[in-house]
Amino acid sequence: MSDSIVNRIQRRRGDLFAEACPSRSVLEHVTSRWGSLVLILLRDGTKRFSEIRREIGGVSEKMLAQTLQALEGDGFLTRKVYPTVPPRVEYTLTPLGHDVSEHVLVLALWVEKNLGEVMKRRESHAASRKN
Amino acid sequence: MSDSIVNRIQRRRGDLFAEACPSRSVLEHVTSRWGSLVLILLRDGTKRFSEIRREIGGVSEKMLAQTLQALEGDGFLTRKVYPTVPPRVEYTLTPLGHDVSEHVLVLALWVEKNLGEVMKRRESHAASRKN
DNA sequence: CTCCAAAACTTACCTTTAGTAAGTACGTAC
DNA sequence: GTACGTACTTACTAAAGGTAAGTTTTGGAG
Repeated sequence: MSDSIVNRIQRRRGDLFAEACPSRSVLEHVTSRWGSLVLILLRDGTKRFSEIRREIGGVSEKMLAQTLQALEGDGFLTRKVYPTVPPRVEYTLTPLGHDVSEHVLVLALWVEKNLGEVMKRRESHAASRKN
Repeated sequence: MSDSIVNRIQRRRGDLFAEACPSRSVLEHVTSRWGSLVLILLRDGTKRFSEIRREIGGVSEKMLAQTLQALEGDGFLTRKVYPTVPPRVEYTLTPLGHDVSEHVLVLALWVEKNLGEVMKRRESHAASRKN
């Protein structure tokens, strides 16, 4: 059972250009609006729910919970609950999560660094549309 | 006017963790469901609308047009119209677009390569929730 | 000569997802 | 005893995404 047909299929590479390939949902989780920021943030180490919420400007509790569940489901992070009152839940990147987050970080840094350049082009593009 | 306050602010790095920072919309454009695939596809060279549509499984014309407009507006690609009948419109990466697309590609390749690993974890996570 | 196909969109409509705000449980501090 | 903090979930609304059909013009099939 450790080498079933299902296993072998799943070991095959994904193809993002194929409509039904599940790799698309994985990419969506890691590049989603809040998913990418969570992955980057957790590179600093374990953090609890409320910490993450405070550090990511503009996330709602609902979306953060949803995002964390998706990333946990894909095995990018682990969730540890301490049954105290008030509750305490800690999130930590797995090795797999640490691995993707590095690529997400590189992309994010590129965007931050090149924001000025992009904004210039946005303006000249908007201006050219007014003619 | 080439060094106004606005210019100087815009040359500053973006901050993705700040709620109102426009870098967020840039990252969203390049990592959007169809945006990332378009950027990767155009690394092969100039392509026309219908070619892109055919090569990306599942895009609708509406979403593709919208995606291309966003990427053009940010200066990641150029649009060239040939006023023939039927119309012919070609899309080409700019140097800036080629630059981001590289990072998007690395991330996409990681996801494709590690799909099997992620799917395994999805299943064991789903199983653990059933208890 | 008429009808259809093709390309790159746009528009109207419907569905799914995201966002907002309020609710919950429980113990501790004031 | 009233309010507070944590980590959520739920109900509702707003926004985004998806589907399907319409548009324009002309070369080619029949």
